[in-house]
Amino acid sequence: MSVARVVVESRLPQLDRRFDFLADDVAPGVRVRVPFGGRMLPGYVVEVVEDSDFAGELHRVERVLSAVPVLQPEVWALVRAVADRAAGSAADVLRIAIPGRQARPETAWLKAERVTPAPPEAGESILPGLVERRERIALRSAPGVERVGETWVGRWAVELAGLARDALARGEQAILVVPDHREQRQLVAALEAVVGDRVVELDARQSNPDRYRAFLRAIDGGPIAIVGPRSAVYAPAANLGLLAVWEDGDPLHDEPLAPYATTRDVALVRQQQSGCALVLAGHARSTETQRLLELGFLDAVTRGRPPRTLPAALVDGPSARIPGMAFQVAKEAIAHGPVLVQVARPGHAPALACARCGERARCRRCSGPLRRARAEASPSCAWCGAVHAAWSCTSCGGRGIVELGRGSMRTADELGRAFPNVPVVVADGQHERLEVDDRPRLVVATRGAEPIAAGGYHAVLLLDGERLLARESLRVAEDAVRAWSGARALARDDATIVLTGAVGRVAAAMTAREPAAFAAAELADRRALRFPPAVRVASVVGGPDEVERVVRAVGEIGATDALGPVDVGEGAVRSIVRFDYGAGVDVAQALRAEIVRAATQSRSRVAKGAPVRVHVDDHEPFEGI
DNA sequence: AGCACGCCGACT
DNA sequence: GTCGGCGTGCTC
Repeated sequence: MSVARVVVESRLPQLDRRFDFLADDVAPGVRVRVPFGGRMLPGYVVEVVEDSDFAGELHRVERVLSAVPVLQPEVWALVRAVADRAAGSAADVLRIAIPGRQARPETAWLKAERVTPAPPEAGESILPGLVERRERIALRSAPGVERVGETWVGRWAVELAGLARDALARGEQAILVVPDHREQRQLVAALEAVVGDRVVELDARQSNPDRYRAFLRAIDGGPIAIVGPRSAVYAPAANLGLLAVWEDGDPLHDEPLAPYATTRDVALVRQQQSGCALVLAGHARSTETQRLLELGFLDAVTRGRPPRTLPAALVDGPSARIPGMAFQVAKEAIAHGPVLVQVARPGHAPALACARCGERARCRRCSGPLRRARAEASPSCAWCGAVHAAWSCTSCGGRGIVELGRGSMRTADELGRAFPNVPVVVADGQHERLEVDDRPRLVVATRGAEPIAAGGYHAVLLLDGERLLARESLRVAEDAVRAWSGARALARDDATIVLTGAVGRVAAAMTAREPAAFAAAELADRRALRFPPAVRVASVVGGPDEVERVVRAVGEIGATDALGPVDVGEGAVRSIVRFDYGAGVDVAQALRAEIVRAATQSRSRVAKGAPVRVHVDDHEPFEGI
């Protein structure tokens, strides 16, 4: 009988450590059920040893829930490190890292014999030696689109697929993490062209059995490329040659579940642990990546050149939606093929106001802002969806409404009138459209929803720059540059891009020959303000006394300072702790200790207020509203 | 979380 | 005398 070291699946912070159990015939990584404090808890065997250092009497593992070693040692090390860094529980990270067991695919997998695919043939690499030398780079990918078999994909996907092939040819795995399924689709197409069926998609959109099947294939190992959204960064890959993250600044890489670790941070931990090559790729560069470059942790690699980009005057006249120059560019391009028009908001009118007093039109039920989804539609609430057929102003009682701004639908209507005989299609959250052919048409899309055009767009109009930049957030400029760069990358090499409503540094980032200056300037600003990513932050939310206590405990470390507390309603306050990267380990440890203390010592009836919640690297307080 | 253990107030 | 409130600590 040997000793199984088990991490139990419990959200209780005080149980986030290993417990020893007796077992015969359990392998590390299997899921088990153990008797724990008078009941049964599921958990994972993280290690099997001969003897326990526990002084008390060991219980026996009740049963093995799945014989598949779903938690590989290197993934366990990663999960532990990510949880520690974020002052969170390993169990929370495990829930993200390991898909739920599915009996049917598991039985089939256990019965089938293991076949490891042969490595693909090595091809000509765009960055020879990168994988072999385990280099770490910030890659500015080549703009433009390419045809892969029947589909058109971004050139970036072809480049990343080539790097993955370099790893697979060495018999190693590659993990490629993308913001969402739109990029995943392109990357998979590009990968299949160079590595055939050695591609595993780990996608939350798959059915549970499909997802588990894919996960089991990853466990099989061998030269495979694993592609998926943020959770794929935890994929089992014992022989990892390359870890690539596409557009690490995209908010879709931020995990919404505790402990909220973002793909880039997990990738950095994993790279340190496995020593694989690391590629943070994008058309734009995040300030976090810029910081890593300036530290010398990453090397910069730039591929290709973006098409000619012209800044347009804000407006030609008071009513002109599209500046004359942009109009001219579109008119010339549309004769030859599709033209992309990127707008800020979906629907017809993104905002409405009272015609009499000018007050913003608000929902009578929830006071959310009203908007108009279609030209003749009744106003509807952006928050609760309530339709207000007979609206009257809450402040003056007026019944007339004026429309503020133009969404994708209204822009499409107006362009349709300006360009008679040219088809107009809309692509936004409501109207998903992944691709269009190479015939002349106007494609009006919100950012991130742009279809790929066969052969690339002949022109791209980036409208609503002022709208995109009006948001009050630390990251507006960065987000806007990423959105524009992404849309621009869908154009042909010889296309013209017109950017409206952007001035100064942001406009220069798009039009200058050296776009790297933008990320450097953004980072310099954050340094001056002591804002992330120049420093790290953690938010602490809870009752005033508890928050104060946590902030004081962290303050004792030094190299930290605190902002707040500010009232966040329902008797809770929020403080922001700022700390240098060098203090990260100590701060996380102190926060964790306080979380454990709060969970165990403040259970008395009187002291039971709102529980303390800690969010390490919480950027939300800096987003404004 | 649940459950046991342990220490002070009103009860058959 | 003890039944049971709840604060405290532990869970291999």
